[in-house]
Amino acid sequence: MELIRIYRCFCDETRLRILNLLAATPLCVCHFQGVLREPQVKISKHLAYLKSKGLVEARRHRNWMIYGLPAKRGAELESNLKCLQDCVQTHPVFKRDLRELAAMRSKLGWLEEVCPPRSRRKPCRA
Amino acid sequence: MELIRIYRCFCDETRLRILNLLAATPLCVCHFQGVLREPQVKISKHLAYLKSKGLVEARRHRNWMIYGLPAKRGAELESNLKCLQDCVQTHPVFKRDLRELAAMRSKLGWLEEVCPPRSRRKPCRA
DNA sequence: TTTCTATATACCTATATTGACATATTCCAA
DNA sequence: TTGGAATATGTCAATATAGGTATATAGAAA
Repeated sequence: MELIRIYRCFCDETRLRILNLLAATPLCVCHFQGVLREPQVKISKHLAYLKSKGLVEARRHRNWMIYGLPAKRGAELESNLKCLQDCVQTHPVFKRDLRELAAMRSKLGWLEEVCPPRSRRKPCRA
Repeated sequence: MELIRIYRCFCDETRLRILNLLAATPLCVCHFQGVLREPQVKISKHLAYLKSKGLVEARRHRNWMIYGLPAKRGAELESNLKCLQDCVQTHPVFKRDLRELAAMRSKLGWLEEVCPPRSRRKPCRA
């Protein structure tokens, strides 16, 4: 059942933090590392989990893997993402993550090219 | 984190079916057995799990344990229960459960006394 | 008391999840 | 073609989950 798959994805804090960030914009793994301050392998595995369950999509851009919420989402995923957004508004952790993300965005100044070419920036992980 | 506890409770089909029924009315274990057609031990364990996570409350009425959603629920639980309700509207399983419940209610004719005294009825499980 | 009904718990097994460490892969640049 | 950067995967250990069988408990009835 689709719902169960969604809730299984939702029942880990790292994954919730990832989804919270992805609700704002697609991101590459190094961004998650910077914002969440968790080891690369942990983030990578949770992303793989989310992808295997259809909660995120990934595309490669040069060296980077860009993860994002699926372009077309079922009604159930949509509702639950919205609900998650509501619930998360007041949580310090999630708010901090979004602030960190905003800071990193303005520092690196990227737009739809989530990870700009290496020649124009420091590595994401700083 | 409260949210995680909620989603862990939500990521099992039997528990979702239980919560769906409880959104309609408090119930005793034998009702779940009748509606869900799952073995008593399975239901009892899932109820114990839900109770340990604060998603349901229980009180004893004579021989029966009456389970219900908590009287006062946090905003997160409230939102997610509502979201669950929305998502579940269209699922055959959940709809069937509610129909079965309605049938059982009219057959047994109980009101706030979820399980009426034995002298006035057949056992819940039939 | 003894018995019955409703429910809970112990114990076991199988499987899933999570995190850590080490290693592999992919792409790019020199 | 070699090296480095970004990301993924394999293996392992610890823990959690889920279902089954058998048994225990609590309350009501006989």
